[in-house]
Amino acid sequence: MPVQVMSEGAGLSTQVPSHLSRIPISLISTSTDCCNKTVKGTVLSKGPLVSLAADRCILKAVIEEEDSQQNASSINVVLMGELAKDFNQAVNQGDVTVVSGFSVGKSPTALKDKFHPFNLLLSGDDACIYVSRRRPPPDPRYPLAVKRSCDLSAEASREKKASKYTYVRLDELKPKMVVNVYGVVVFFKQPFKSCGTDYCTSLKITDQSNSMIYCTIFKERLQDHPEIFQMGDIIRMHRVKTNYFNQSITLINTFGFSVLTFDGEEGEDVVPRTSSRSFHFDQEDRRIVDELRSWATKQSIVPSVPKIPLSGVQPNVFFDLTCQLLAKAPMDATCTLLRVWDGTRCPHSLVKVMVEPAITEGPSSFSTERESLIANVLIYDNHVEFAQQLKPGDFLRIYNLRAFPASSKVPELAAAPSGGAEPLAFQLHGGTSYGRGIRILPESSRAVQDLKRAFQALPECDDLNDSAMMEIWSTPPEFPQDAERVECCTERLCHHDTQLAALSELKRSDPGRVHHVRVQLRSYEPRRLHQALKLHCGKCLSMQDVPDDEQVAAVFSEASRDSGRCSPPPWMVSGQVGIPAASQGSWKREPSVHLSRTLLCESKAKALLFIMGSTLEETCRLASGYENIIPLRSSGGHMTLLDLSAPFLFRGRKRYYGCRRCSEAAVREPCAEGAQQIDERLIAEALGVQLLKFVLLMKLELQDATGTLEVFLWRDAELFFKVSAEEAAANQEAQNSIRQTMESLCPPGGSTGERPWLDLCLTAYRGEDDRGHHQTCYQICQSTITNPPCPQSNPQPPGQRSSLQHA
DNA sequence: GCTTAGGGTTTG
Repeated sequence: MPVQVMSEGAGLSTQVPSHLSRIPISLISTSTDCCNKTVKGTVLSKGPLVSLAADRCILKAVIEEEDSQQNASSINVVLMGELAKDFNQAVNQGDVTVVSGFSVGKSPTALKDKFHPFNLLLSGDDACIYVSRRRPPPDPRYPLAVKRSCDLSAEASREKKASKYTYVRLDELKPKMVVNVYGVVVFFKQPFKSCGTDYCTSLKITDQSNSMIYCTIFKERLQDHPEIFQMGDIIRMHRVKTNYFNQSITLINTFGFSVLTFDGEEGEDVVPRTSSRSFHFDQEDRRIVDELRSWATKQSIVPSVPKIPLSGVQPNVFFDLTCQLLAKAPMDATCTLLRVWDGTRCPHSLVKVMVEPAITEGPSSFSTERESLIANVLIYDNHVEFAQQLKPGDFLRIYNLRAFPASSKVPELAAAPSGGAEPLAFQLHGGTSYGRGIRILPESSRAVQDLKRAFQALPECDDLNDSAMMEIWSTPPEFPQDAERVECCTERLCHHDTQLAALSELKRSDPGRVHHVRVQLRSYEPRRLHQALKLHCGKCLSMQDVPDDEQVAAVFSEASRDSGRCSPPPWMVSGQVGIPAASQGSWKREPSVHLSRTLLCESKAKALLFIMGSTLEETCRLASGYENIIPLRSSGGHMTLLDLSAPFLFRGRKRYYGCRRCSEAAVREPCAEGAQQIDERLIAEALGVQLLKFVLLMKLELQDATGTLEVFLWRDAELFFKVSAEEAAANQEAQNSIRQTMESLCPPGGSTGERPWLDLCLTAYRGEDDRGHHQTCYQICQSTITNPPCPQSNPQPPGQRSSLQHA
């Protein structure tokens, strides 16, 4: 066993085999004789387990020599294969390790991480790691972690399981660590678009050590950001790295980052907020949250943000407003109006903003009574984009909203028309200073529950005529149903006698049914369309990615290395083909080629060519001159097909693959007698290859007024796009057509309002997720785009012909 | 395994 964990508290020195001798990290170099040597160190950080290929794993860790406290030296350790997996399972930050059976390599990250110029490489049978779990007497560098693990040991004796994670107290952070931390949020900004590829969340946290630590989270997807609702929330972050900036330690997310947040209110349930499908959370986490809550409450370290309802607003106050969106309308490119309420009445009259009903989303008018409770909020600049995504009915918190006395701009308004106090407008200024931003609050949140109670407590005002409110609160139909009014850019080709259903309704019904929906496309995956192309086996039903050229070229290159002689079967006529050199000075190569004698006699010399010893690039160049090209290799004196991870057949620009599991491939002469043409089916059958079919597989997120739903587009994807997957694999125009379709359904950067409506037929069926759990899946079927974008025809590049010389 | 930001003296 490559990773050996020592019994609790046992000294490592007594358990490491005696023939091994220890060398200090500082003496490691590529000239070190590593035989029977060990290196000892404390695990400073442990990277995530990364899978490189099917069963190849790699994990990087940093260990620090523990004897030289004054002048600690750290070195990167790279673990491969099973060892990496075992290490990932068995070893934690702070554990002491003795490493043996390593080799020394140059550290490619030395300049950046300032660790040792070399690293230790551990792979294969010789590599071994002896581990001693952290135990008292405490290492002064991990006081909190040790304390917690001591506390745990009492629980562990009951549960027989220690917590998987250790958390570093914020005053214990040192540069260049990857750590897990807990903290109380004392400042935050909602995620905003960075100038790079990601959204950025800025926050500042603290804990019982009173250290204030600034954190930055970069994540491409909004749902991967921490769900912070207010200061005082508690955050747990896994795998953040420390960095030194402006004379203080900062934290930034790193690979494998995950985050949970909790309400910071003492006495509230401890419910983790996260979009992660799985996360570790146990009694220990509950305890840490409780401790932080009661500490923060006693200290009152959390800056008090005025929680002002509309009834408490004063002119020129900046505050966070928790409210419900009733309607919205774009004012201009840099300003959007949100009409919101929180069930309380503002003592000041609220400024009216005139908006055309046609551009209003949600009701354009309300009863007089209701109208008097509605605040008009003007959202500026960078917040407009987010505001565009909001839907009437959403519950919001608007951070750093300003109550603005309208009289300062329009003096005649100072004479208040009603109520006495001067009228107020509300503004959310551009930028992210002071945490300015908007967040949608989930229905389950305490704040939304409170709001709903406030709404229910309102006296019934003449709501019977208030069709506006009905629109907000009513059950479906809440989607456009009138075919005259709404133009859809897809149509259903099925003949089901089914009414349109809202997504929320559909989610409540059982699998095995067909549904008709009218929806918009909210997002889709993959964004890179070539990743949507898959190879599907009709026999074993497996699905695989289409190998890229680099992978295929490697198979060709590997095949041509085996130059052993082999005799072609009697039905072949052999020769050489001269392939023009790709560049000047490069060798003109002459791979051997073979034709079917039968086809040659039938004057069908161009119909089929077997080729051996060519590169991928050469094969492609030849493909324009022959209908079918089958690459071969020599193996043990026989001709065989190449490994089936490469195409077994080239037809013009099209490539065909076989299933590795289901094929029983051998080089045989195809029988073309009576066949219309020699195509991929005929050849696959002759060669014993189970032909893989190109398919398109995408995941679409649909939305209507009642919610969102993830559906697959697969079996009927070709019908949907009016493009065959095989064409898409071979030609750019077909790919362009699919891309244009997706972009027209979901314009990049476009708002909900700009997205066309789609009429779709969905089937609901029982499927399994990655872990084998049953869940209801949805697939788009028998639906098609009605006006596909015009493909731009590109002229085919002229083919390069090669001369064939018969032997 | 690159980059992004790095609170803040707001104001249409």
